[in-house]
Amino acid sequence: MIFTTPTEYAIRGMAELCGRGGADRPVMLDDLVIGTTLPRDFLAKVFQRLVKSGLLKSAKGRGGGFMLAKPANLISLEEIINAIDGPIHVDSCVVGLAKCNDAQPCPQHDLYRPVRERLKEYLKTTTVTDLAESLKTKQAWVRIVGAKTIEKSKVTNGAY
Amino acid sequence: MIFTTPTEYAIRGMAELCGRGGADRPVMLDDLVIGTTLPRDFLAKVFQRLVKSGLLKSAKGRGGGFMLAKPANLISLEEIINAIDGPIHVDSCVVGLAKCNDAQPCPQHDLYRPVRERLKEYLKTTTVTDLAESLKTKQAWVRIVGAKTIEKSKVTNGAY
DNA sequence: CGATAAAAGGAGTAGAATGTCCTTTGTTCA
DNA sequence: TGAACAAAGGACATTCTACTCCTTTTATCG
Repeated sequence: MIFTTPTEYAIRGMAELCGRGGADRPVMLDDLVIGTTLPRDFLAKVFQRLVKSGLLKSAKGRGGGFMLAKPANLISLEEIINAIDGPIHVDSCVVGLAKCNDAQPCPQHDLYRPVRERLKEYLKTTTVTDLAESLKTKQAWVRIVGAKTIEKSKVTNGAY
Repeated sequence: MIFTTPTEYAIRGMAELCGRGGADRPVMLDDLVIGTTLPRDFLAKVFQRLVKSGLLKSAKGRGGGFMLAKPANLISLEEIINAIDGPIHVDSCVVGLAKCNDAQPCPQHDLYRPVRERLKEYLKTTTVTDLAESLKTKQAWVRIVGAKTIEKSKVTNGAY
């Protein structure tokens, strides 16, 4: 995994939220996590940060919950990552050779640049809309193939 | 960082080893870590695994140390990563949507494929030779620019 | 042989990451 | 107004990561 666990939850949570109508109306956390493996209370913390970052809006009390702060197609993966991990993360060099950055490049830095640029572009252009769509397609697929294959696929858990 | 810390140390350690003659003769850990920030004892554990994986050879006793088990230009980043983190790591989906792999793709998986392929190619084609070269170039550069700028660059620590 | 040298391996530690629980705050509805 | 409801926030528990230290094994040299 490229991101931290909180960021992964943020991404999955946003996707679920959008898929469950969170673009239009508040969705409760208790509803959001049904049928997922998302840890409710931990996700609550993550969502708090997304609220503070302006990607989500929250409403307390009856009829409350979380909803997207702007249209799903205007929220990119990059924004979600920045909100949780901070912007440094993606820019960091794969190789991990110390004391090397854009201002003070090393050859590896330049070799890795095309990879990094492509990754950044992907993160910039992929939006919550895309994620929700992916989720929907996959859920349909899972429904067709059935539970046995899924159980079997758990062997490759971690390799998504 | 894309890798785990042990893998980062493995990569840096291999680069240092190669740069200090480890392609031709054994180099002691105590010598290897001089002038680096590599944690000696922890790196020892990491190197043990590289020995077991067949990327390094070790020799005990006087005149002992570690050396590359094969020519530096035949040891790729991919092999080092596989030796420490295991092969699953790079294949894992950026997005972290559960239950999705090459056999059971989801749309995101396909969108991310070009990025992943490029990354894999980079990891396959970059060798310890390249790393050692990078290290040498950077060290020369550091010598020219001097200590003050390096101190300053610590602000961006983590963003290499 | 024995002294020294170096990696191998086991065991333990500190701190961070992850996850849970409980109380507080604010909102809505009857 | 007050009862229920849902997020906010604090405090805690647990697990994992990143080290460190110490002993053991193996090799070399005098």
